[in-house]
Amino acid sequence: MHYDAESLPPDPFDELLGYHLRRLSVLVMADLAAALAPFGLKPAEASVLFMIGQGGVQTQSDIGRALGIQRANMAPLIAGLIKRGLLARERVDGRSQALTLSAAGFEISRKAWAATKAHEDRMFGTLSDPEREALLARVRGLWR
Amino acid sequence: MHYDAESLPPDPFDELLGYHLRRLSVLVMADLAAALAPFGLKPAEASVLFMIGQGGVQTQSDIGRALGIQRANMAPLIAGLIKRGLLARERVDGRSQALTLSAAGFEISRKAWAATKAHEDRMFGTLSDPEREALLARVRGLWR
DNA sequence: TATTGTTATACTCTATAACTATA
DNA sequence: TATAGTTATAGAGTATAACAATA
Repeated sequence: MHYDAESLPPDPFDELLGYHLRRLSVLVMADLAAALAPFGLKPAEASVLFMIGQGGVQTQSDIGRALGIQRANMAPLIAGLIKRGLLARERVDGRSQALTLSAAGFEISRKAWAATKAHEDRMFGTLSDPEREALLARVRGLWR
Repeated sequence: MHYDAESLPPDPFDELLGYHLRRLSVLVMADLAAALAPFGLKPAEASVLFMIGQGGVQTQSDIGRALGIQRANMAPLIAGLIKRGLLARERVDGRSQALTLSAAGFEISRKAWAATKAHEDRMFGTLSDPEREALLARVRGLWR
């Protein structure tokens, strides 16, 4: 067929920030998943452990809201971590329970945190500290 | 249980660039999907149209490699676009066929491109042009 | 031998709806 | 009425394996 090339740029993806964000995110997630696999943790599970490790009274609904995970998907995730002895529940009221790390859960979250930091250095270590900090602030600001 | 809070930072996610990249990417993809839905296109389908619109001889394997989509998943994607009359095949050799945009495919990809650009402005318009360009270059460089 | 295109299939992640128990 | 937690389920998106046809 015939068409005028004016309407689409010669390399459309070069100007699409969303496209490059996605490609980078996929790459980063794959590396993170591999970094956490030795501990039997998926990224979402590690995130939950990190969240609970912050301390304070947090129900699984609170955590789901903070991490963008729906209640329906939190249920089996939390149940799995409890079954593995990494989390425990503490009664808040009749319908809510605060989640706390067990000793084993604390230990594994420490190791997972170290692995996550190493992963981040692997992914972003080519940037200088100020560049990395600026990128973090920018990306954080764009969604939050 | 009891533990020393030293080993995990008070707000662990504040320093995790990968986490914020993912949250932003999810947000951006959702907005893009909504922006393309009126044309009956998913982001991956629009990407394929943009790719073909660049011109040059491109097989579906070429496009899959460039976009990070596996051959097995390209097959039904391309078949759908052909069935809708947006793409046509041209023989290259016995096992490869170059993909070209039909007139309808060109028209819809023009509209999808305009919608994509509007979407990008919606997502990233709060940044100044130099900031946006710097972010694009940085993110692109980190995965490519 | 390697590559293209295809089919079938499985797995993960995410979304929706409905239900209970409680506030 | 609204919320917490659960269950079941459906839909994307993506991954692997195998195959025929061709290079």
